[in-house]
Amino acid sequence: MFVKTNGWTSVSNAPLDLIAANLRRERDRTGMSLSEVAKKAGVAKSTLSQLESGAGNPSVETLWALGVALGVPFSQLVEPAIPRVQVIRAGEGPVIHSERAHYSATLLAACRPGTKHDIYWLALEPGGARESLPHVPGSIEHMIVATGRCLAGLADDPVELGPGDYIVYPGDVPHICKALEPGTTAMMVMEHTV
Amino acid sequence: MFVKTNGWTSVSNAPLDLIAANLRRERDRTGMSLSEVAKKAGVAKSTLSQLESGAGNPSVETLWALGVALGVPFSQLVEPAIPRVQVIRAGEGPVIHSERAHYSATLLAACRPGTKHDIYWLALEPGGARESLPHVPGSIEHMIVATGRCLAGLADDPVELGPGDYIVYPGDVPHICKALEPGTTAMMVMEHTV
DNA sequence: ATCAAGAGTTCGCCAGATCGAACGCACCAC
DNA sequence: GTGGTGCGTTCGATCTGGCGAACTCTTGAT
Repeated sequence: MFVKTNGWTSVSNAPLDLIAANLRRERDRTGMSLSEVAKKAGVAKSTLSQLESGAGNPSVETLWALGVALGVPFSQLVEPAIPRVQVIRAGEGPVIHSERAHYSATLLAACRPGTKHDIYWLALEPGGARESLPHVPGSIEHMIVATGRCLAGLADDPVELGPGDYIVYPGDVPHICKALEPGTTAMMVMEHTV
Repeated sequence: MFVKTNGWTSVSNAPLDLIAANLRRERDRTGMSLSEVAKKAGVAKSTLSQLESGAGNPSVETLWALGVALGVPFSQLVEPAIPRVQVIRAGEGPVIHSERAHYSATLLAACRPGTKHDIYWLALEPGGARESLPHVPGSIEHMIVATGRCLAGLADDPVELGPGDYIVYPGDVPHICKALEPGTTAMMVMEHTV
């Protein structure tokens, strides 16, 4: 079942605090100093200082500039965050059956708002285990196997998956995705926390 | 390497114009008058007037209030608009090959931030064509066929899809999803516009 | 024709967001 | 020690976004 920590309502709904936290988090992520970011964004470092401390009510232009400087697209700065690992085996999960039959739908993940989702189709062939795509911090990967079998998940605790199996795991830590059979295909949603 | 067609850079990067347009669009959608929205949001109608005309550089608080009044979650106001129907056949689309082989990824859709994405696994059996799940206005459905064949898309112009084929279409207009073979499975991402 | 109500725009004022400079602090070189 | 460099914070001056009042224009009732 889904915990529904969508953050939207539960978070201190003062967007300002949220922004403050996000600015700080993103800056930490880039490793830049406050002064550095401020200069790069073309805003006074005093301004940034105040914003990060929760004071102030930034204008769109200021926030935008900061977003650019931090390499994150704005909305990132006004939305929350979260992650973990979960597997839903084929046939498990909350199923919605059509009473008019011929059809069933399984809700695998109700994703967070304020994130960007890129959808991929993967074709995998057996070979050396490997890291998947390069990812930004905070990203999450959802994967459903269509055909074949594969080993996926955290590098130190991967899971074997067959057709219809679903897994979700953080994409910003070591993880693998390795085919166990020829002709393995899967669909992947990369949740960018953009 | 990803092409990064996230639309972020390509859009008239004056966020102010974008916001102006979005404010107007959302207000039109609700059918409310400028004065009405302004009052509901607790901002002066002069302010809203200026914002909608592209002048001004709103603060976060103001934008937030307007977002609430309009019933859209803020980020909606600072992001571009939407697409139509598109099919990417298996094998088409921008493919990213791993030079370390055994693997390829196809970017099917870089979805809009500020939207909610629910991921489903579908099992379909041949039978009467049917409407899919009930959807809120503004929703979009992404679908990838895993096995079998099906007919999907707009009710008056459906498309036949096979394994690996991808389609995206509006979910708030009549549309169908009908299996053509037994054991047809597919994965679906419903994009909710939160 | 007149008046009233609502629409959206324009204008002057003021709180406050932003700025630049000065400040205190830590670290390192000499 | 002394000077230099970088950090983040604080402080007064300035600029401007937001507000309310006044304005125009349209619509509809009397």
